[in-house]
Order: sequence, then structure tokens, then C-alpha cells
Amino acid sequence: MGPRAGDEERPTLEDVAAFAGVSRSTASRALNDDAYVSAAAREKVLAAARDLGYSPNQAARSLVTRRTGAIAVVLSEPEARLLDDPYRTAVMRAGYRELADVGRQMVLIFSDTREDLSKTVRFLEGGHVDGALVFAPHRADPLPKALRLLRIPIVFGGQAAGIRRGVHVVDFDNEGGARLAVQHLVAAGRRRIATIAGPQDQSAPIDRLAGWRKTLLDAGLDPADLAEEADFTLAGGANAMSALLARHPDVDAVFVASDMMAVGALRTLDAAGRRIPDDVAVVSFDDNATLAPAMDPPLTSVHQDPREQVHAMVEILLRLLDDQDLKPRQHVLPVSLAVRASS
Amino acid sequence: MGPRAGDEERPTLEDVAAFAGVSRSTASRALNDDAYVSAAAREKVLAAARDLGYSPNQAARSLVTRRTGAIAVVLSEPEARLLDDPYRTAVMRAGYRELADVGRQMVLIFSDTREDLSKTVRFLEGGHVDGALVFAPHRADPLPKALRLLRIPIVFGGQAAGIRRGVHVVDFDNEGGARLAVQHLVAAGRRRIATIAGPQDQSAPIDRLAGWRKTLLDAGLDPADLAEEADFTLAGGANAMSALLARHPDVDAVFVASDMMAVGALRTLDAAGRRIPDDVAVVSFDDNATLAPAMDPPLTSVHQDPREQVHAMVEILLRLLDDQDLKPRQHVLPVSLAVRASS
DNA sequence: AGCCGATCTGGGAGCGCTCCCAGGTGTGGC
DNA sequence: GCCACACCTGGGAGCGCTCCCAGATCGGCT
Repeated sequence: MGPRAGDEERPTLEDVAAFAGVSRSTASRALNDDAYVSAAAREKVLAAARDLGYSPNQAARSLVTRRTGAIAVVLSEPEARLLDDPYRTAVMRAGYRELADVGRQMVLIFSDTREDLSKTVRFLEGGHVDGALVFAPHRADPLPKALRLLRIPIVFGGQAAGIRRGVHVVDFDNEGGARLAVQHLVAAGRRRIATIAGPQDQSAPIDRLAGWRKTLLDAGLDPADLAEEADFTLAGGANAMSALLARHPDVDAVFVASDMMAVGALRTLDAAGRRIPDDVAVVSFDDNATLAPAMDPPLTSVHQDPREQVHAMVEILLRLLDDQDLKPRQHVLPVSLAVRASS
Repeated sequence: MGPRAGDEERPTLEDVAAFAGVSRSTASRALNDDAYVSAAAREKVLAAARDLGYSPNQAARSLVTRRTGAIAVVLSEPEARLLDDPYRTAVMRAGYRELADVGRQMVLIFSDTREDLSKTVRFLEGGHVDGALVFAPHRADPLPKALRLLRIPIVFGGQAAGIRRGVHVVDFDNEGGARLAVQHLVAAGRRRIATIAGPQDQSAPIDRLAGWRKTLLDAGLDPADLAEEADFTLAGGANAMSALLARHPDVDAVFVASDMMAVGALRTLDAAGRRIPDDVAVVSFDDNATLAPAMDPPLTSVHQDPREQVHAMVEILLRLLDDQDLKPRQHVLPVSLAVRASS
């Protein structure tokens, strides 16, 4: 009973074929349910495979088919940050589900440090995966450029670090969403509408801030000094709200660029004795399913569904894998406003 | 410029060798920095690889080496639940880091529904990964038993669904941790020590509950009717605390089986006007780095480090992969008590 | 001078699979 | 009766790599 005693040789296709009394070719055809196999042969092969506990060697298979059945989901951001961000977690979850639904395996990659960059590139290049869904929100991120040289199809979720041409992108209408939110506040008679913006090194928060500003100007309101930048965290949102209150005690509404920051803002407002929405109306962005409706009061939020985004990304990727001639473009998904008690 | 125009043939090892003017064998040796390659040859090969943009075909490599360099991390629980549970997220994160540190790629697998079970088994069996780290906390989970037949090495994190023999397990000392917590409360003079237990279909919460009960009995205190079961969520913790307060308005301490539930309990206690720790002392379990110290007041919590657990699991797995004759056993990692203001 | 070992190189075999092609058998139409 | 064409089967080649083995070269030692 040495260490490898239990290591009975793994049966190969050849073994299954011999056991079933057919040729390797026929066995292969039966297992891949190809046409042109007699019912009798198919039965024998399947029975043999079952009896021997056969499972095909993926390395051998993908050596010849040049397919692995795996798709990478690359998140270019510190994992520490990532898993605390409910939006990213939702993306991961969506990726897992959507890929499983089309029979693909998700391989999750966190690419953060510079060292990771080359590791990531090497991995994607190495034939471990057939393609990749890449989320690299930061403008200065070198990853997207590095990936352009790769020989596997790639679809970006959100803007690809300033690259505007030659890449497949599925993004939400961030500016439009911000407009929706602010128009809603204006229509409700709010006049001192502040914003807690996200990190301005990323496209999405930049566009949301722009949407807020433009809508205010269009409505004849003055945005000056009513914006505060924060880092998408709860604490960041709380601090930004404090700063806004200190500067402008008369704010009557705030558009917050993410649900998580809105939760922080809510706490600050509550601690400051402001009633919501009576004194200050709050509208946020993301409409996270577990967060937004669970707040007190429930948050009015710009609805964007990560599942929908990933679904579109997967669809494009599959077409690319299928060798269809798709010209790279930016798909912009519409967003809507989920109105709840906070506004 | 057809769709495959950009698809320049990927260079193979043979191409690199030809370009460098050496044989395939020498090229292979140079790239895998084997001994017995002259410095000159190595230089030429590396230069050729760089110039041609060569990256080895992993399928071909693992077909012969029988190694993929990938390790599965299997989480047997609904992904919806998983990603909301900070402990699980910490485990994922730790898995990614620890595996990256030893040059392995993490392949994340959520195995939840019954349909997933066979998919998971097929995947693990298919040679996609060299081994697996499995977290399957539920006692009734059929996964661990299904995995026993597999031909790849597996290490379990936490009890493996009632299987006590023949598997490698790395677990924390749940009962000991609970004892630590309750002894701490007893020593502080608390006499009505309730508990909010986790789901009793899992080993860890069962052991924590047992630890609480035994320690109370040892101290001559009566546990009767002072336990409430909840589901590891914030809301569950809050509700359980309400139930306890209703039954026993005189509780002066509560041992909560997870940080997340403790946050819920804190809210309920706060809403009920109880001061912490003056009126009611709170001790929880997990000592989650972002949760426990951030509470108001900061939580006293039983410290268990998922990174440490995963590290031990990876170490065992690597030894198994290295074909070392390790006899399966249960490793129990010690826990400690991080005392903060809540008790 | 002769020999032995260390160092380096190239070719061949083979990992387990899919795909192509040649061939065999049966069935229908003229 | 014969051909055409479907249906089914087996063998061979080859995917790109690693590993083994045989051979070549070069010192350093007896």
C-alpha cells in the first residue's frame, strides 16, 4: 500500500474502446455524441465509460481542439478592495452564472500589482482560457494596453482605460443615469443638490459627475462647490457628507455615485439630525439588490444590472470565439431610476 | 483582412528552436531553465522566444507532465449566500493569495445545487486542476462523499460533512474558541450569558454552541433557554437578539457565533436602549478584520485567521501533489480571543 | 597517451485525444 | 443487376510539448 497504490491508472479512451470492443474513433464519436454511430455501439461505449470510471483528459482534448472551455474574468483592482465592493462582487457572481449557463468555466483573476500584470498576460497567453472578460476601471491601468497584443478574444466591462477604438466594450450609460437622478431631484423641487462623486481616476465616476453638473446647469442651478470626491467606501461616503454639510448646511438633496457611499451618507445625515427625505433627499447609483432596498429609508437608486452587462459581454465573446467577424464597438446599456422612499 | 488575418500562427517550441538555431530539446531546456544548457544557447533561445512572442502551449505541456498548475477552490454553498458572508469572502481572498504565492492559479468553483454536484465532480475529474481545497460546511452535503472517489488530492477546510476518517482536514478549534469567549464573560462577572448560535446543520456552529453550553455548566450556570439559532446574517442576528431580550430581559452577556450576527445583535441592543458593555457584554466569533474592530463599540471576538487556515491547507496539498505519503488527519488550528470594548 | 566523468546537444518516442480518409455494409432507384 | 448514396467503422496522422537515450566534446586525472 504505497502512496501510489490507490493511483490506479486512469483509463484512456483507448481502454474504453477496447473494453467496449470498438475502435478508439468510434468510442470518441459515441462520447462526443457525433452523428454516424450505431445505437448499439454508443450503448456499449457509454457503459464501458461508466464501468471504468472514464473521464476524458482535457489537456489532450484541448491540445487538438484548441479550446479549453474556460473563460477568464479579470478584475484589475486590489482583491482587498474588490471583495468589499458590492458591485464587484455582483459582477463576479454574474460572471460565474452567465458562464456556467453556456457551459464555460470561470477562471477568476485578480490583477493588481505591476508584478501581476505580466503574470496575468502570461496566463491569458498560455492557452489556459479561450477568452477573457476584463474589468479595468482605472484610467491609468496599463493592463488594457498590454492585452491588446494578445491573441485571444477579449471583451471589456466598462471603459478600457482610455482606449476608445479597436476594443469590445460593454458599459452602462453613466452620464445618462446621473441625469436621470438629478432630473428627478430637480422635478421634486430640490434646489441645493450636492453630489458625492466616486474616484476621478475612473471613467464611470467621471461620467456620473459630468451628468450631475450638466443637468444642474441645464436647470439653471449652480453646481459650484457642491461636489465632494470619495472612494466608493462606506466611510468615504460618510466623510464626504460631513464635509458637504459643513460647507453647505442648506443642502436639500445629494446624488451619491454608489450605494455603498450612500449608506455612509445616510449615517452622517442621521447623526446630524437631518430627516430623509424631508430635509435632504438622497439618490444613489448601482441599485444593488441587497443594499438599496434594505436601507432606512430604502434608497432611490440608478438601476444597473451587472448580470445584464456580463450577459452581453459573454454573448459578444462567444461570437468572437465562433470566429464571427464582429467589429469592435462600445455597447452602452441603458439604466433606469428605481424610485424609493429616500427621495 | 479576413477575421483570421490577425491570427498569425502561434509560434511553437520548434519555431523558437529553429530561429535560435538549436534543437527543440535544447530550446525546451533553456526555457525551463534546466541544467546542462550552455550560456550561449540559453541566450539565443530566450532572445528567439522574445522576438517571436512565444508562449508555451499549456495543454501540450500538461499532457505530458500531468500537471496543470491550477488548484480548485470549491465553495459548496449558494454563491448568493457566499459572497455576502464576509468569512467566505476572506477565504476566497486568502485562497487566491496563498495559491499565487506558490505559483498556482486558483480556479473558483461554486457548487450548490444538485446539478452542480455532478458538474463539479466532472470538472475536478477532468484534469483541469491538480488538486482541490474544499469548503463544504453543511453536514448533509453530498459533495464530500462524492469527492472521495476522485483521483486528485483534496484538502477540506472545516469538517467534511461528517466524514471523520481518511480525509485531510484543516479546521479551527470551534469549541475551544467558544470556551474562551464564555470563560472571559464568566470571569468578568456575567451570570446570564445567552448565545446566538449559527445554523445547526453545520459542524462549526454546532461545536461553538457545545462550547458555550459546557462552559456555562462548568461554571455552575444554567444554559436552559438562553440559546437562539440564527442563519449567520445580520438580520438573523438582530432577530435572535430580539427573541432573547423578550424571553430574558435580564441577560447581561451574549456570545454570538459570528461577527455579522453580532452586528445585528448590537443594533437590536442599541434600539432596546441597552448600553454595551455596561448592560450587556457582547463577544463574537470570526474576528473579521474589517468588521469587528470597526463596530461601535469594537467587538471582542474569537480570532481565527482564514489566511492561516488556507496556508495550512495549501501546504498539505502541495505535499500530497509531491507524492509524499501523508496520512489523512484532522489539523485543528488554535484560536485566541481579541478583547475589545464590547465586553 | 588513454580514459573517465561531467557537460552539452539532437533525435525519437509518446502523452491522449480529435479529425481525416479509406473502406465496408446496407438500401433505394433506375 | 448495378450504381449511387447514405450510414457506420477503424486506422493513421498529428496537436506541442517533455523526457529519455545516445552521442559529441572537453577537461583533468592516472
